[in-house]
Amino acid sequence: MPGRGRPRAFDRETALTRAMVVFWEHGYEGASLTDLTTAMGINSPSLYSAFGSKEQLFREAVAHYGETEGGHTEKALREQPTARAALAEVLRANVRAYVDPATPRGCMIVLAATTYTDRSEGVRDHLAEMRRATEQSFRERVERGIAEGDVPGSADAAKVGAFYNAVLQGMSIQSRDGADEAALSAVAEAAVAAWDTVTAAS
Amino acid sequence: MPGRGRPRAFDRETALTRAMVVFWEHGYEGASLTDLTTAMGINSPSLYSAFGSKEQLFREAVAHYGETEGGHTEKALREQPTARAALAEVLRANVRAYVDPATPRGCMIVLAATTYTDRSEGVRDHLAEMRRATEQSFRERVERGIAEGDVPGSADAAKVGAFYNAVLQGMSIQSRDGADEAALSAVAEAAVAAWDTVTAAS
DNA sequence: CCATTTTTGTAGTGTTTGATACACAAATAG
DNA sequence: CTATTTGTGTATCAAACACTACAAAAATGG
Repeated sequence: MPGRGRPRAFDRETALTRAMVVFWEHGYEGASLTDLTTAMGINSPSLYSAFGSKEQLFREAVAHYGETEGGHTEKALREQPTARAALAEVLRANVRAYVDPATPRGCMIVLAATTYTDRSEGVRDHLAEMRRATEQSFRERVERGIAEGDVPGSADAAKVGAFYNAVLQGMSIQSRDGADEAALSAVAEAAVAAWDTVTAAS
Repeated sequence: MPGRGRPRAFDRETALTRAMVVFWEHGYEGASLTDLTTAMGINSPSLYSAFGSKEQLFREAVAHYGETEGGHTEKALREQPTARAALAEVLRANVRAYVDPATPRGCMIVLAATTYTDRSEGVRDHLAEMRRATEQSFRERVERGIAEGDVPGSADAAKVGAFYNAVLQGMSIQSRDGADEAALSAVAEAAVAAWDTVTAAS
């Protein structure tokens, strides 16, 4: 039972994916409604009727990004047998994602709203919270490694999480600045190689 | 001989410094002319007469930032006796700068224009070039270390430069997201501790 | 003094922004 | 069929944007 009135002439999820790409590439404020409606193939009243506002559309696009792109990170943290293997796979999977020619360079969560205007405060805070959540999930994976014995008990899990989060965020910027896969891999492997010293007591 | 006409009623460098802080905090597009003129204590015709345009003002502000804040990085690279000590001091000096309550958090070059609109393409490319230049200066310091014997000859200078640049860029984002000095120092010290593995042959 | 030069404050310019009013189109309910 | 409900396209809205025309103000040169 698809409701009573006139049916929607576009696919909501396809339009959302296209909006996600525009926000990913230009950021929240850098993406104009004209950019969005053109990419989505609809007019602004349809956008507002289906998504509410530019900010709500952005939040849905971020959630959609988390479910698709972010899934690789969560999967690696969940499925790899050790904390070291998990964080190594997170870095390597993101290198592959960052240079994928089918999508914009780097991580949307990192790049879509670093600076802030008064009118985009809510959006910025939301992304900052998501970045902190990523770091927290890194930290929890290290704590799990300590509990399971594959990470030294003297390791500082918060420090390890912050370190790998910083490397990953830096890789986002470098890939947006044009770094190729070899350069990003070199950074990732340097961070992987540093595992023993980073997890040592400080 | 201060020229013939009516003298300028404001100090050009003071106004430039205030504009720099606004751009540092809000980014190029996030800083409106109203924000700028309010902070600088002048009206828009004075701004245009003294600086030409918003983009030219931004470029002057970036140059001013490089001469003041960026000076610490260049000084460390120049004056520290070894490549390791130089990059360690770069990270530590930037931790101190990033949490200085007198200025916005993080690095202006990293945060002022990560995303791009069509109308700010020139500005974004300019900052990307400056970020690459920082990485290049890291790389050159490592190459000097190899030449002077304090870095293993088998080290990949480009990889080392990219790695420390990524860590520093990630620290900018984390400090903008509210990380305190202890958290940033932990990241910096983790990267410093990784020196031997990062400079080892790969 | 007067002429010239440059800066200042007021008050705009045209354009782009995010968001809508409204009439028409296309579906279902009865 | 008619009534109701919902989506679409056109044509726009007010506000904010970067920028500037213009005349009064404040300095120097002769």
